[in-house]
Amino acid sequence: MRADAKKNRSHILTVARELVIGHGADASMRDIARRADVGLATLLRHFPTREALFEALVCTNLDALTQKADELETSNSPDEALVSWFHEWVEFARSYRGVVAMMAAAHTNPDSALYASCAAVHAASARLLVRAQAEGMARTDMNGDDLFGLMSALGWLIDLPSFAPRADHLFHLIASAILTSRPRAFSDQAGSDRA
Amino acid sequence: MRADAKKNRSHILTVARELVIGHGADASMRDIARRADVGLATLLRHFPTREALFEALVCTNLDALTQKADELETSNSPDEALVSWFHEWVEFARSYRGVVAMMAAAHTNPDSALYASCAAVHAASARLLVRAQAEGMARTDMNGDDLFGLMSALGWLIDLPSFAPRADHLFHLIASAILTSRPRAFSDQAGSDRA
DNA sequence: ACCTGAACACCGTTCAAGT
DNA sequence: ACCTGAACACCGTTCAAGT
Repeated sequence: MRADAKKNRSHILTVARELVIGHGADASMRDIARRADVGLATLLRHFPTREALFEALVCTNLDALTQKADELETSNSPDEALVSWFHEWVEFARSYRGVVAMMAAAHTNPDSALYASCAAVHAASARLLVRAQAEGMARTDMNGDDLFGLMSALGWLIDLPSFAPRADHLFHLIASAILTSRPRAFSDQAGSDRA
Repeated sequence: MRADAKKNRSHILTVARELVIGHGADASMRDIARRADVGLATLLRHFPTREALFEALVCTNLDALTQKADELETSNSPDEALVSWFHEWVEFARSYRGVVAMMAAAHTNPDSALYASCAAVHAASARLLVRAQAEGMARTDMNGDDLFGLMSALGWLIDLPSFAPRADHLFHLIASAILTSRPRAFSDQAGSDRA
C-alpha cells in the first residue's frame, strides 16, 4: 500500500470512529468521507461496504474480546466466566451503537465482511457455554446459536435510548435465563428499583 | 372524508400490507405509492410518516391483542396468561416483519404515531405481569418496562432470517427468565434439539 | 497505484398547480 | 377537498479521467 493510501485509510478510520460513536452506525458514508476530507469514491475504495468499514473499526475490540474469553476459560469458574464474557460483550455493544444489529444480520452470511468476526464471537461464546453446561451451571437445552441470539438481542435492546437506563437490569434478567442458578455477579440489586 | 379519498386510503393500506408482509417494514414509500397507482404525495397526505402508515396497518391486530389480554386475565392462571400473551405478541411480530423495532423505538416518543399503540401493549403486559407477580409466579425484580423490553428484543431477534428457525426455543428461554417456575406451555421439547 | 468529480438511480419532503 | 408532478436535498454505486 502506498504511503498516501495508508494515511488516508487510517485517517478515515479515525473520523469514522468519532462519527459512529457520536451518531450511531447509520452515519452516511458520504458524511464520513466529507469529514475525512476525502472523496466518497476513495472511502468506498478502502471499504467497499459499510460492513467492511465496521469490520475494520471493531476488529481490535473483537480480538480483545475473544482473548478475554480464553483468559476467563482458564481463570474463572464456568458460570462466572460465562457471565463475565457476556458482560464484556454488552460493554462492547454499548461502545459502538448499532454494530450488534449488523453482526446479528451478518452472522450467517459468508459474503459479509463481518462474517469472520461473528464466527469468532460465536465460537468463543459456545466454548464458554459448553464448559458451563458440563458443570451443570448453564441450562443444557440451549446451544451456541441460542446464546449468540440472546447476546445479540440484548445488545440491540440496550442500544435503544429508552432501554439504555435499565441495561444492567436487563442484562441480569437474560443472564438468569442462561444460568441454572441465579447469578450474583453484576448489579444484583434485585427488587430495589422496580415500580 | 370524500369518497375517492376513502377509496384511495383503503387501497393504499391493502397494497402496503402485501408489500410489508412480503418485503419487510423498510419497503420504500415510493414503491408503495407506485404499486397502489397513486402519487407519492397522495400517500404522504394520508400517512405523513412511515410510522403513521404502520399504525394504520397494525391497529386492528393490536386491538385484538389487547383484548386477548383482557380475556386471558380472567380466564387463565396468571402464569399461563402471561406466557400466552407473550406468545400472541411473538406471533404478531412474526406477521409484520420489522414493526417491533419501530415500536421499540417509538414507545417513549409521544410524537410518534405508534406511541399510543405502544402504550396499550405496555399497559396490557404490565397488568398480566403484576398479576403473575402477586401470585408468586413471575419474578418480582422486573417491571413493565423490562417486560416490554424483553418482548421487543425477542420480536426483533426472530425477525432475522437466521434466528427465525429457533424462534420457539428462544421464546421458551425468555419465558423462563420471566417466570419463577419453568413454563411448560409452548414447545417444551427441552434438550431434544440442541447441538 | 491511487484519487476524484460527475453521472446514475434511488430515497423522503415540500409545494405550487390542477380538478 | 383532494390529487399530482416536479423540484429539492439527500443516499450508495459506478466509472472514466486525472496525477
